[in-house]
Amino acid sequence: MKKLTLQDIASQLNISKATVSIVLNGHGDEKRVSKATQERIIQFAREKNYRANHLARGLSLGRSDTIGLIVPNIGDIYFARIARRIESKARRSGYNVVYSSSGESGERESELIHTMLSRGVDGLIIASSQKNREEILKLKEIRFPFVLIDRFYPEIETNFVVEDNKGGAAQATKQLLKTGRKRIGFVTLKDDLEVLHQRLEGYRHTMQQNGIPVEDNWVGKLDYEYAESDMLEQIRTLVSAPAKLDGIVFATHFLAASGMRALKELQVRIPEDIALVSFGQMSAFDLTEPPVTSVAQPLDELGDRAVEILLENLGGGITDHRREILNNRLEIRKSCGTI
Amino acid sequence: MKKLTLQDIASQLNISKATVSIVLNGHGDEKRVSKATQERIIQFAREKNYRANHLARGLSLGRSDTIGLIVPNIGDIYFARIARRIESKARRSGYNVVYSSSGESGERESELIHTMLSRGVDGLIIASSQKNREEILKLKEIRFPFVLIDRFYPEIETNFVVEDNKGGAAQATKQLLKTGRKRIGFVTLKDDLEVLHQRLEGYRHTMQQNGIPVEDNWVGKLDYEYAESDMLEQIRTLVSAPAKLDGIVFATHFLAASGMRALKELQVRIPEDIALVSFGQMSAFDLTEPPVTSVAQPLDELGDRAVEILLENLGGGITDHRREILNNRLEIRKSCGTI
DNA sequence: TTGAAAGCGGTACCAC
DNA sequence: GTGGTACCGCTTTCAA
Repeated sequence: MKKLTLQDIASQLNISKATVSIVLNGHGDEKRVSKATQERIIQFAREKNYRANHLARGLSLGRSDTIGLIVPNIGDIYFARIARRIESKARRSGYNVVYSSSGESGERESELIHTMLSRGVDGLIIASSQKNREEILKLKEIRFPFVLIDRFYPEIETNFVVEDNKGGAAQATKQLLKTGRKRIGFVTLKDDLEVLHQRLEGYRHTMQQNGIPVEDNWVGKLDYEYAESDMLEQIRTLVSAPAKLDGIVFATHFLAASGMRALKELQVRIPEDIALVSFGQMSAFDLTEPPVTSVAQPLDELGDRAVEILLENLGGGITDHRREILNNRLEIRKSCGTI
Repeated sequence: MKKLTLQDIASQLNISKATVSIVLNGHGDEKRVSKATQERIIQFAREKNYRANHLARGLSLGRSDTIGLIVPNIGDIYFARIARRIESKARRSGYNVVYSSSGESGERESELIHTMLSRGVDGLIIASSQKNREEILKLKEIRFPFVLIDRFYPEIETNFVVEDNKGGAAQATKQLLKTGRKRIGFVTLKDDLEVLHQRLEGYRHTMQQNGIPVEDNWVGKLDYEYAESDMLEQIRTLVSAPAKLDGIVFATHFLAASGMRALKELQVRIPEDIALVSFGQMSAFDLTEPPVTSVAQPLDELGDRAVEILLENLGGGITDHRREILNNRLEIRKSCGTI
């Protein structure tokens, strides 16, 4: 069963490819193809279950009604959720979405961008590894429509939709301060990611504002591919002298989860001995013991806005960049202690 | 900045498209293109950062080195993880992966299959909505390479890689029996999904084997889009007379999570009043109170095998179908009670 | 109202 | 060794 082509239809109906194409693309009336011919074509196509070849169509049109989405890791629930949202939203505007993971590698990200371009995507939504400045600049230079999400390059003028990392971390820190903690630490990754810097900055800034000098040993940094044992070590250091923290803000949901594991293993009581807040959520954070206070990230809004902005750009004509910073909301539960 | 094409290179170097194509595809030596020419071409291409157009290439070749992945919902951590695994694995064999969510809709799934085909993917991995028998049959008929994962059509002969749903549910049920429970119920979705049927069957069978007749009101079924309040109602019914269960097996990880929420709200003690086991995991199930006993699904293996089988098929020549059922492992924690 | 033909960017066969 | 060219399947302009 060979795929049916336009030419096949044309031959079998004894009309030209051109007419068939016009009719099947809904331009029949406007191009004054006779009702009868239109009817025959449509009927035949439906009957034979004709499907246009996207490859050929894209090649000819230079357009594919497809947008590409590149994320660091689709296996991370955060990006998976955003991806899903983007997909539904885009679909409602008639766009398909193809996604891929860069694995936090700048090189891979660059490769993916090229693959997607050469596949003829009309636009790109990228949660960048931030190790790929060159390629982003190039995209900008050729005026290819794209929107950065979650991660962006502060010094490059682009469209972006991000959350208020600094503000979120500030909220988290303030909450711990409110419950009477003073020796509050921050656990993050060593990675050079702007979002992490900003979260750290939000924490530092808040501490400073409240007259508490943050000591170097209050901030723990782990490798991206840390083992649970690394976390255990880190936590052990943070809870014992000289740091002797009484509160911790975790920079990501998975850091918070493994941090809790470590705390439990060390038999540190939460929130009595150590209060904690997670930046980012996990679906069971309300079921843990204690339930985890977390900074809820505006996933849906982020996905929606990214698509909206991209579509604006695809429409063409837009020249200035959209730079949106979405608020996140603190979900207060028991882990941060009570006021 | 217009995209550089093969023809551009050819013109600027005063040689033919054909030669450029040959060289850039690494067939220079075999086609006896002079070293000098090869050098010039490669040099030039690198300098100008030439990237072949995948669309054109695919159209011409009828091959794209891409495999398509269709899942019900990429926002579900289960599928997101599998997707990630499939992506890495495929990549190592030189394949790109494009994925999309069907949203459990047979129609959408069918659409996606067609889109992917017309985009020239070389093969397909599908976690089917199971509302799309027709399309799957058609794929089979045209001998298009594909592998079903997680969900399959028992009566259609295809490649598939699934987990042992019946066995997993049996393990879960046995564990509850071991801890002395007798009135064990099962909470699942109304959806007509083979995996769910099999899990239910595994539970029923085990109960029967142990001489405990399962009463109708021991099995709760929720709509796919259930609200937390529906779950609450369901649980309330199951724990009170006449059912008065002392153990529950939840058919999916998210059912287990919201089931726990409901139990907590109803102030039912776990595992004292109700012991529970979840089919499927969530990343924080070890941090909940109590930690949740769950059937660990072989995500990685499933993804890996799917890719391996698909690649075998792409190689061609394979005619008989691979039907693999992977074992899952019970992770015992406190929620199922102690022996 | 319809058809012929060029072109999108590659690949590959066949001459020279 | 290298070049010409047909073709992949579709869109679109122009002519009839």
